Amino acid sequence: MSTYSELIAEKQPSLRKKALAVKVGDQLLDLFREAPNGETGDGYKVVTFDTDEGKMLFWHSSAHILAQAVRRIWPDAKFDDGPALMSGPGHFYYDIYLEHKISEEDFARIEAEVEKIVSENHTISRRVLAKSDALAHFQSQAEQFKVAIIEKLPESAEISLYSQGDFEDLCRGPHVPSTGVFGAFKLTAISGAYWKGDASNPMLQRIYGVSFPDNKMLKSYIQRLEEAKKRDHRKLGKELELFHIEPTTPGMVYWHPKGYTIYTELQSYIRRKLALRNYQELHTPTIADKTLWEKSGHWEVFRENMFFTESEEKIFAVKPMNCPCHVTVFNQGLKSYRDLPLRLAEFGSCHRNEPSGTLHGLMRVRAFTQDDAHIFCTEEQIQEEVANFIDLVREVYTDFGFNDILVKLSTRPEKRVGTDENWDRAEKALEVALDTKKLDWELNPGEGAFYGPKIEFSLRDCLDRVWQCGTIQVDFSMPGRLGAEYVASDGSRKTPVMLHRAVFGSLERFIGILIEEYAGKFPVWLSPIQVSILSVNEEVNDYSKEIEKLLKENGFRVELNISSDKIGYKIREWTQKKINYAVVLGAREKDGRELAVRERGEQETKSFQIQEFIDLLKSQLK
RNA sequence: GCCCACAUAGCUCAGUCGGUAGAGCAUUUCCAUGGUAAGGAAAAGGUCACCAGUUCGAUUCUGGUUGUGGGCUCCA
Repeated sequence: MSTYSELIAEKQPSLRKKALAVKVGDQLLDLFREAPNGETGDGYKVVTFDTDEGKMLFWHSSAHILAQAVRRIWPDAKFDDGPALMSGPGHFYYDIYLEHKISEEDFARIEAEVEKIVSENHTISRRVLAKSDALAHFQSQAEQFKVAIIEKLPESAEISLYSQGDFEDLCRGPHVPSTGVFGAFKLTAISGAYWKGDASNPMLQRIYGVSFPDNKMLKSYIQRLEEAKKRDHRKLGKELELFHIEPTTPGMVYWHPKGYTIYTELQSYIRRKLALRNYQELHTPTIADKTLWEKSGHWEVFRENMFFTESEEKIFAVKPMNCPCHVTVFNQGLKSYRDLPLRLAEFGSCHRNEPSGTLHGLMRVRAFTQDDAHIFCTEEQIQEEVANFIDLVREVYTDFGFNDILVKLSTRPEKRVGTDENWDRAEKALEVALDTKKLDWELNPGEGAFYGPKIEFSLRDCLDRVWQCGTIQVDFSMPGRLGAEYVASDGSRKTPVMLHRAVFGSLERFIGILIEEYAGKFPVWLSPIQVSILSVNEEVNDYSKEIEKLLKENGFRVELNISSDKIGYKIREWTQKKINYAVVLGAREKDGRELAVRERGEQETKSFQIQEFIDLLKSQLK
């Protein structure tokens, strides 16, 4: 019998130093585990930092070292959980209960202790206890969070504990072979985190960190992070004069002319898409009497997220959603089954009183405009409508170049309206549609809207944070609550099903994502300014103005720069504004009635006939 | 809302171990008319987020408020 560690030294000596664990079948095992007799080196795979699995393991072991350091400094620390992360403010964190409030000032001290533990190079070992023994062990140490974790495990579970020097922790494992493998270790953030993710529970302190086998990798990680932050939509929004948010209107956007150009272009774009799919656009009020929201269920379930105002002793709510208003329109005039599916669309301006701590640039705001629509249909029509919507979302997201779209099915939440039978049918309908369309999706239990389950289409920002954008939701409740009905083919009155759906989600969030996706370099059709005309000197001002007029007559967004600055300075400004094309005009161009055109990101200039350039621009419109 | 941090000129940031502040860029004016990432000079620009407290004196220290950033919870 020999350990995997010994086997690797013998069979794969080149991997001896890099090996973190082995993988046998689907199972990851510590290097010190015994290999079966007769193992030749073919029955396992060596896990190194080069794979995601290896990274996760490495980072998970890092969390243990962090805990060990914290325990050495503050012996009264109680530990909850310390997982590895593939994205977020660190590679791992540990949730800790501790009287001392940890702040960034403590990081140096903790890091120094980590460094000590690394240099002590403790071998990491494992022991297994029966559940009752493990419970007794952690109870005796008053590790109440660990006790809670163990209590949830099955009676027969073998509970493993890992130790390294003076520190032992409850852990499924496996772990790296020793504490000496960490070449670089850095704490990155501290925050509060509710125990078990429940806001009614006490708050633990969550320390985040990153770690690598060597320092070079840490440096390149920091560099990549800095690069990502250059794409931040809040930074670019300021630099490119797209929008701003005021202290007097937290979570509400002042769209500047350039940002609003993107906004209106997106509206035009989606209008064209919806018209082809037989949607009809409408517009409804922003505030409505409380009684409407009582009927819809919002008053009962969504009130804490709503803004209210009052007039003549009546309470009005600023709409957080458009659905009740759309049902109100549906209810005007008697509808027949022949009218269904009826698709009512609105760029609906919604306000939600989101908790202050959740606001985030354009991604999470209190006032936003949804590219909303409600499809009133029969139950038999749900499948086709959902399928068509999935096609639409894919078509649109492809147009913007998104290829990393997360699809989730969110099912009934605790706070909800409607019967369980209706929820069963609604959830089933979405599940069938997802599978029919062969989408890769994951289940998101308990995260549906209060009136129905939803499919969510989420996109990632520059730091890989996930934001829900598109959605479609099946609602068997609200039409009935608000008295919607239609005359069926047999003459009876029936309640329609309502599908709530949005492709962008909200224009604010979608533009936030777009800014980061494009790093501020918008395609021609979306660019606030598509062409900058740069004159070389005053001699060509007239020609420059003529070209400006010509391009504007052709519908393009053009900026004219005939200031007395030198051309090098104008080129620099043009570059920084990330405008698609620079048209440089001097005596040569004026004489030949040509354009010297430079494209964003290109170094060389190409000579164009005027019409030729107009055609080039036109070819890039949507 | 909760935890940690931050708030100085239009922007990006220095700075003051407590004696009311500085740079670069941008702005304005003047000179320069220059061919693809910054020509030169001058001027102007700040209740150091807001409100209290300590102090002879607070932008600096303390407390609170508001906003922002990173998380948690919650959401498009």
